[in-house]
Amino acid sequence: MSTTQGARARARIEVTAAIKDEARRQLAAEGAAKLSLRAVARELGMVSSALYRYFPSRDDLLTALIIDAYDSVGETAEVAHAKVADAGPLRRWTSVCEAVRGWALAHPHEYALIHGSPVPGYVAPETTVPSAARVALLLIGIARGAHQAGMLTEPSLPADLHPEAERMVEDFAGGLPPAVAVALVAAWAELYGLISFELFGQFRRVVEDRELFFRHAVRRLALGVGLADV
Amino acid sequence: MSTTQGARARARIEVTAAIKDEARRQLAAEGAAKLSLRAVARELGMVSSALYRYFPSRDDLLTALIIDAYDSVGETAEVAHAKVADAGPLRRWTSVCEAVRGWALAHPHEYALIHGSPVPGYVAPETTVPSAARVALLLIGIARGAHQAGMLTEPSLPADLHPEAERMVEDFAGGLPPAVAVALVAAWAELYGLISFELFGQFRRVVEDRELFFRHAVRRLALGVGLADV
DNA sequence: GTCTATAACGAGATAGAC
DNA sequence: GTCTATCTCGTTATAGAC
Repeated sequence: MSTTQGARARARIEVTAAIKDEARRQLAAEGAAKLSLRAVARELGMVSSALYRYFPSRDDLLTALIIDAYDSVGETAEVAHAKVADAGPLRRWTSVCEAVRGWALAHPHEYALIHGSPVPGYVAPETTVPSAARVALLLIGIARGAHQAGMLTEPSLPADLHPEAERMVEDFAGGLPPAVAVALVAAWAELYGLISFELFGQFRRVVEDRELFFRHAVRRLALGVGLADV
Repeated sequence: MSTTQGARARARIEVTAAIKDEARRQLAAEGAAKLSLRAVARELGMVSSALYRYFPSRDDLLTALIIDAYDSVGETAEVAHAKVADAGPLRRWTSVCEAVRGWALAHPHEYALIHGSPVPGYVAPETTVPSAARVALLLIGIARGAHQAGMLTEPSLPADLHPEAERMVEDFAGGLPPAVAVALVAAWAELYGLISFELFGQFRRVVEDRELFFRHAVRRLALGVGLADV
């Protein structure tokens, strides 16, 4: 009986994975806007109504793909960070950023899903937030570590941004100076600007040696946040 | 005879504009991936084959929309820049950046068309390049002006990036120090990272006072390029 | 020459009866 | 779960109005 349940559970996991794999293939071929439960079912030799036992709607399938993508890049970044956990803040920062870029280049369609245009008619539910935050939390952790080690020189902050900065510290950047929280959020967004421009073709005829350029750019981002140059 | 030609030409311009307007409406509603010539024709009370007199293919219609979007944001930025042409480099930089952000917030779907995920199966032709470059040329011009006025402090540049930097100067940043060219390209990409994150919802529960945050962030971008703080 | 309309193609999606 | 009848799409050929 427990064997039966185990087998059933295993089958369910396998079918769920097969559905997501096929959906990812269609994501690459047609884009998120055209993702259709029917087409996924057809490709898997199932009937469309059978899919609803695994995903209650197309949007739920999309949400699962989005969470998977965030978790995939998040884990890639965490692994890269763990490998240089003993190094200085700047080295750890660069490792995380390069891991994110590497993941994006290897998974362009999943990157487009989470950092490209919104899918018309789809709104991401709150359940995506924890996965979406993983890379950002890594960057915050690096800054916090540098701060505690006295290796962080606080950037300047205009007076009118103080309330916003205090709120950021309170909400998600506890233990950091307010000016660093603001600089960190900006650097976080700017990092994805660099990656998106490379991935979406904006660097054509503009940047040739993209790896070198990126390494230099994220290093400057780190310096802007206040990470010491060691 | 010239009257007839004038009327024909005028009608052609009007119909072309109506097609693009309707296509833009569909862009907003369904996304670029689902833009359909037939739907545009139907909405305009035309027959689909008639559209081919104005656009030889669906991709050509898309290209026209992309060029229009680039020109729209480019002109907005140029007008904003002209209004502060006498101000210092930092003020001009901020004006251009804020104009781009304002345009993006006012035209989110057109922004997504040019800076969001690539449209599956579509490759932008070279004809989009001049329009796409307008904002970047504005930023280059500001840096050049600052440099000539002695108001630009050169950022640092690692030795291994020198060849790339020299190439950039040669290709599109003539008259600028190589280190500035590299910093400028990075800042240009990072600017769009800030705008995309705001527009695509990544700043939810992260940045509240977005206008203030943005102003501060682009100011820091300018300082990173080397523009003097006046 | 310039335009629009009709009809058709091959491919694919979709709704509903069974 | 299957099948079919009816939609959609981009695109082309053709014929006729202005």
